[in-house]
Amino acid sequence: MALPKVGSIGEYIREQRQQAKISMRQLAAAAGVSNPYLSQIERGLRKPSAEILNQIAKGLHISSQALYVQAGLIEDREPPSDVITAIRADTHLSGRQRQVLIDIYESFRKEKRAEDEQTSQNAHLRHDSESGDEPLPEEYLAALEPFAASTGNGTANQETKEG
Amino acid sequence: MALPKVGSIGEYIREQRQQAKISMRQLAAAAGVSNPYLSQIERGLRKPSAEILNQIAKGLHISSQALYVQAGLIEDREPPSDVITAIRADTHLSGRQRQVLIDIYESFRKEKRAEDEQTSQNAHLRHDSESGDEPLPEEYLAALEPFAASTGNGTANQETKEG
DNA sequence: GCTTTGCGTTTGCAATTGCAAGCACTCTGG
DNA sequence: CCAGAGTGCTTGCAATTGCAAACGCAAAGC
Repeated sequence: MALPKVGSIGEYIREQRQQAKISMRQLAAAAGVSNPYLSQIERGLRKPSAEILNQIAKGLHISSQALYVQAGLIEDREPPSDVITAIRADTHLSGRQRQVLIDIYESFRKEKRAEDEQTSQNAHLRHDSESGDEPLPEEYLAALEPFAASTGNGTANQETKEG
Repeated sequence: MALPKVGSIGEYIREQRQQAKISMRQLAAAAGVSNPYLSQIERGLRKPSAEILNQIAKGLHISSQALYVQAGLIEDREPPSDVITAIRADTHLSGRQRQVLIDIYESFRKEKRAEDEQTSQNAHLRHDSESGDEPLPEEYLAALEPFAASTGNGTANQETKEG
């Protein structure tokens, strides 16, 4: 497992660089790395860190993600059409907020499913085993409290006694 | 301006790990890295390579992209409101649920922003053109009622971020 | 008490990254 | 033919990554 797909990332970089018709030293300067190192990267002799990769992407004016996917560092473009996936990918939320949001969403799904089964008899039997089946524990209610209170510090206790 | 906050990636990982209620050794095993190294990463003493970062993301069951963005390795030019798009596109939600979920999400965004700005004091609250500045009105709390299986005490405290 | 189990952390050490300096080659042009 | 400038490539070497082993600490278990 020495060189899994390191070669492909190097080939990809070289391809992009030649397509842009710039030399190694030019790209190296633009990316802020040394030319010999870039040479080794392009031939798969070195496995560049994410930081370097990101700078190279900038120097090539291509998407960092494209490079990461090529490097096998991102599975594949995860479809953001899914609500849970989108919530998980959102960096503007705290971990606690994320978890609360996901649980609320799943509770909504469950609630809606129950309603649908009451009105129409054929229901989708999508059984997600993502999280627990229980209703929201009280700690999430505590997290929701800032809605009712004033703006400002929503305070959430994360302590758990049960073990 | 190499990296705004290298430590933030470690804090983010630790946050996510504690959110998932797993130990360092568990996550380390799941991610295929050593526990001491994970410890150093979480405290910002080491700068993990993209490969390690990707494995940690897998071990945490979170999006690799989220982690890369936190690490400052991907520009955050991704549409930050993918969550809203996903919610709107979800056919398994009722219209009311959809609206509530979106409002909660936006409140979380606002809350988080306030928290982040509280740390750095020179911050103005600029009001969005989208919705008001108020927290969620009580009608949304009513919508959240199904969660209230057990009415817990409201005491909540922000997670400890002591060194 | 005192051993075990689990937690996060600290400590050397092999392996790797990433670079400065230099190498080999080709093309221009004097 | 020999400078000069362009290309990509090889070579030591400091700095860093990432890990195995060991540490200190707290909570059970005997």
